[in-house]
Amino acid sequence: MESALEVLASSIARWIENGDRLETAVPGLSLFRRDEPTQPMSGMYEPSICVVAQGAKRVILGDDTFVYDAHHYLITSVHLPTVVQIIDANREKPFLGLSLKLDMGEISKMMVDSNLPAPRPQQSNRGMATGEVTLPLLNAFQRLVDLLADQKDVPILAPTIEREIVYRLLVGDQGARLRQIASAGSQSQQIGHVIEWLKRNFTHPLRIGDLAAKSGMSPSTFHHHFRSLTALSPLQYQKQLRLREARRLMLTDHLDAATASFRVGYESPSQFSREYSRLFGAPPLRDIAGLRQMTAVQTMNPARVLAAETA
Amino acid sequence: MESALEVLASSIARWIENGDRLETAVPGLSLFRRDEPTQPMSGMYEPSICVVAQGAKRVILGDDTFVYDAHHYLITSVHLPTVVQIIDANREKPFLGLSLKLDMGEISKMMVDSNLPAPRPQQSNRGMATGEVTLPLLNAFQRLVDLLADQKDVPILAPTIEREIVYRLLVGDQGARLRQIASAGSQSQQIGHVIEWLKRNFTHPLRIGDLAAKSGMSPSTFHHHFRSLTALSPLQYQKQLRLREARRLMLTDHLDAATASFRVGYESPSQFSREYSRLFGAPPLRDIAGLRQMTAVQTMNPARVLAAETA
DNA sequence: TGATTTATTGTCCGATCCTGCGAGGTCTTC
DNA sequence: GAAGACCTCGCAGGATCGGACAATAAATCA
Repeated sequence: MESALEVLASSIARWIENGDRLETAVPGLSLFRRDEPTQPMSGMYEPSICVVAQGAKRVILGDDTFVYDAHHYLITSVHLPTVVQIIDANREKPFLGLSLKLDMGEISKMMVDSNLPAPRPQQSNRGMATGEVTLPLLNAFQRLVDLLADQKDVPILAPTIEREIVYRLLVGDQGARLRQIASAGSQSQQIGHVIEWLKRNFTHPLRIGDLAAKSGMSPSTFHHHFRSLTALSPLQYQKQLRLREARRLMLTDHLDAATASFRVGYESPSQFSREYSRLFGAPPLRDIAGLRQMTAVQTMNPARVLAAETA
Repeated sequence: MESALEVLASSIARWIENGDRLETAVPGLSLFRRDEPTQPMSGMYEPSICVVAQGAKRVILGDDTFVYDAHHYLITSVHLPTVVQIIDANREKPFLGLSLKLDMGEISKMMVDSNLPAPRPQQSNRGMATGEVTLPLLNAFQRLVDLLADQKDVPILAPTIEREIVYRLLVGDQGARLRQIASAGSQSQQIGHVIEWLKRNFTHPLRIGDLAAKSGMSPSTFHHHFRSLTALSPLQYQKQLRLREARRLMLTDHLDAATASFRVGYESPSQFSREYSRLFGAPPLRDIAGLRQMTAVQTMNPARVLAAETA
C-alpha cells in the first residue's frame, strides 16, 4: 500500500512540475500539486472522486469538515461550493493528488447491470463523503495515470479503467451514498438535476416554487433535501454561484464591481457589495486587490489561481 | 398513422414470409407473423417492447389480460410466463408484429441523463402494460426495420434509433411504469434481479428467505412485490420455469418424462406429472404428442414452435 | 490639489425564503 | 391485521434577501 502510494506520487509529480492543476489527456482526469499548505479558500467541487497520493486536504461544507489524505478518498456527487485548504504539504513532500469526474449516467447503468445489493435507506445525505482507499482502487488509478505516457491507448483503455473505479466505489464503504445520488428518480438525483439547472441559470431571479416543481417535490420537502445535500439553502447556493462568477469576471475580465454585479444578476451594487463581503471576507475591490497581490507574489497569472478555486 | 402502419406491415411481411418468428440482424429485434388465429398457448415474455403492424394479440398474466394491436404496444419489464393468443389474423391480413429487447441499464442511464419528471408513486405494478402507439414511435420502428436492408449501417444507426424509442417510451403514457423497473434500487428493480437469478437457477430447490435477502426486503414484503409484478408467487414462478424447460427437453431433446423431470429439479415424477397437467392441460406424454402433431400439420419443425413460445 | 467617478456601508422595507413541527399517508415488518 | 418506521406535505413564525436611497470612503483623473 505504502509503496503503491509512492509510485503514484512520483507518477503524478512527473506530470505536474509546478502550477497546481493540470487537465490531462484522459477526459475528466486532473492532477494536483501544491508545494506548501494554503490558507482556507473557497472552492467548487464537482461530481468526482478525489484521491491523494501524498499530503492532506481539508474541505469545509457547511458545518461538516472532511479531511482526506493518502488513505482516504473524497467522493462528491453534486456541484458543491466549499472552503478548501491544503493542510499537509511541503517542498520535500508536496501535496499530490488527482480527481476524476464521475458520470452519473454511467454509474446508474452499472448499478442496474450488476446485481448490487439494494440501498435500503433512501434518505438524503451530504453530497460529499470520505471513504477508505483500497489497494485495488489505487492500482486502477495508477493505471489511469500511466495511460498518460501512451496517449493513443487512452480512448480504448480509459473507459474500462474508469468503469472499474466506479465499480469499486459502488461496492466500497461509501457505495450506498453514490448509489443514492445515481439512482434515477431518487430525491438526491432530482436535487442533482436542479443543481445542474441552477449552475446554468444562476443569473435569473429564482422562484423556489419553480425549482421544487422541477424536482417533483413540495417546496418544504425540496428545501429539506436541498439543504441536507448541499448544506445550503437554494437561495444561498445561487448566491454563491453569482458571487463566485462575479469574482471571476472582475479578476480575469477586469470588470468593475458594478457591471460585474449586474452581469451575474444583481440589480443593486450595494446589495452585491454587502453580500460579497460576507462570503469572501472583504468587499469586491479589496478582495480582488488581495488576490492580485497573492498571484503577483507567486508569479502566477490570475487565471491559474481561479482554476485552483474552481477545481 | 394508418398509412404508416401499412408501410410497416409490408416491411415486416417482406422479411418474414412464413414461420412465425425471425431474429433479425439488429440485435434484440425480432419479427413475428401468423397467418391465422391461434389457441391460447403458454409463452414467455422478456423485457421488451412489442409493436403490432397488423392484427391483434392477447396476453393473459394472472388475472389480468392485455390485448395489443396496431394502436397499442405492449411493454414488458421482466421475464414473465404468460398465456398468449393471436386473436386477429387471417391469410389476407396476417398478424404482423415485432419486438425489441430493452436494456434496463441503458434506460436507467437515459433517465439520469435527461431530466425526466420524477416518478412519484413507487408502488409496484404489473410487470407488463399496454400503451398507445404514437406516430413518432412508429416511425422510429420503421427506420429500425429499414436498417435490415442495409446491414452495414446497423452497428452505427441501430443504437441511436433504439435510444429514441426508449426515450419516447419513457415520456409516453407508460413511462412511469418503465421508470419504476429501471430505477436502480427500486423494489421493482430488485425483484427484476431476483427473477434474472431464478431464470438461471431454477433447478435448485429454493428458499424464499434467500431470495428475499437478495432483494433486501423481508420475506413478506418480497412476496408482496413479487406477486404484484408477476401475478405469481416466487414458487409458482419457479415451477413454471421448470415445467417449461421440461417441455422443451422432451420436445427437442426427446427426453422421456422421468429424466426431464429430474433434470429440471423435480425429485418425484408423479409430482412432476401432476403439475405438468395442471399447467399445460395434459400430462407430459399426451401434451408432447399433441405438439408434435401440430407441428406436423403445419410442416414446421418442433424447434420453431418452441421458439414461438419462448418469444 | 480638487473634481468626479466609483465603491462601500448604513438603514429601511416588502417580499420571499427557511426551518421546525405535527398530521396524514405509505410501505414494511411482525 | 396492527404496530411502527419513514416520508411528504402544509403551516406559521422568524430570518433573510434584494432593492431603494443616502451618505461616506476610496480611487481616478485633470
